[in-house]
Amino acid sequence: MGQIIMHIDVNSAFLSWTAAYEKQMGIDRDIRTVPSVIGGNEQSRHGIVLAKSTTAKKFKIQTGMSLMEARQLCPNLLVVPPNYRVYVRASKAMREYLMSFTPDVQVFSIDECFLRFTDLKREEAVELAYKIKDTIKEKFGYTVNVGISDNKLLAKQAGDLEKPDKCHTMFPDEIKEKLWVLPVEDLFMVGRRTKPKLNRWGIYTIGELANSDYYLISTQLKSHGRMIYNYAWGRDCSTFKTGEPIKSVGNSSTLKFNVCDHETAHVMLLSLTEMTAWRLREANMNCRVVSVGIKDKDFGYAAKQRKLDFFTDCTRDIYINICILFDELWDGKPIRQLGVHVSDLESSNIKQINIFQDELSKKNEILDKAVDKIRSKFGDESVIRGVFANTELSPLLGGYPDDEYPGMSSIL
DNA sequence: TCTGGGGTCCTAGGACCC
DNA sequence: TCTGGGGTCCTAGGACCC
Repeated sequence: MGQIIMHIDVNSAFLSWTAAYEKQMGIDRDIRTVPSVIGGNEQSRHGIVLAKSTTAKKFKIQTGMSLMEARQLCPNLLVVPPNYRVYVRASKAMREYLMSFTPDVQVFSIDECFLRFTDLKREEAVELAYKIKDTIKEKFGYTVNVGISDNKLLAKQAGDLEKPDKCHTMFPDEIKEKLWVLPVEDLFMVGRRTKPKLNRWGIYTIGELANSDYYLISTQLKSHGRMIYNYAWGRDCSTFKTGEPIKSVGNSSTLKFNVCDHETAHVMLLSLTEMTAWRLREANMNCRVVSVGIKDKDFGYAAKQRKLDFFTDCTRDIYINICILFDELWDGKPIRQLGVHVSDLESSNIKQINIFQDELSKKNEILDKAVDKIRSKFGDESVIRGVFANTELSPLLGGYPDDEYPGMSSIL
């Protein structure tokens, strides 16, 4: 009786969560039953498909596709805007519920988790998986897939077998029958670049990869090749990780219009830095590497990073360096997207004495903490920098800190 | 007005040191 | 004169995931 791993995956997560939320809000429709997608705002150049309903899928609509393309495939397509706060809440609620079955929960993404059990027989595991799937549906109003095996890779592959609202097993003795028959691109970590390479070598199924020339795969695809070869045999030696510290944080944003001057770019970078630094502080981390990314109007991408002489979580320290890097990197081409990232993180509990820190920087540290407190209590935009006042520019660009949201109604 | 945003991990090449 | 070799650190860039 070895360990049992389950993989829980919310079916069309953003769409399902939106539908469940609308139902709770008393909105009289179910977007799951019509051709619909969750899609960004085209006016602000965020027009892509983030999730699709089962009926939309029948029109060959795919995640990542532009909304224009999607509408060409299905003229009556219903496009619903995303609500990330709902998703963060829903994800958290599901995660907490899953913890009631086992403390060993590994969060894989906003809509996927792994569970570990050490004292279950196969039959008991399957029974429990059905219970988890059905109670989530009952309690939260959306469906999930559950994959069952004895390692994470196989559990995840099992969960992908047939959707939605299904439980599947893929134990090692089922690999030949259930895994090897699948197209090679269905294997975890075989993406759009690797698939054509494998196809060129006559490898079209996972079984063909498993029985291919290991030397060829290993020398041509290096460590990635060795990994997918082992995956094809269902071998996964990764450890089960609960509560791993984060390794980097960042925010990027496609801008409403192309930016062509330093001043506007710097303001956008401040907005991105504020969000990134806030999230860094929320995670109780300091960073030593800062990085800026620029995507130009033709989608060309470049990034520049620098290791600082000290660890910091201070908005000002990060911002100053981001601007220096940006000025060094930017070639003057109109800018479509900007990004700010920090890495080489260390817990702020082991705060080192920073001999490079000046007086202003110390004052800014205190200021950051005060601003964080006010924002947590009264909302994101309760405090904004002067440069953003009376402008159309958003004071906080990019994603969301994944904590509680003030003023939000109790949903899900 | 076709093309988002959050991450992780790996490799390669140059600088620098002994 | 024709070119050591091992190691670490740093930066750029690419592949993959959801």
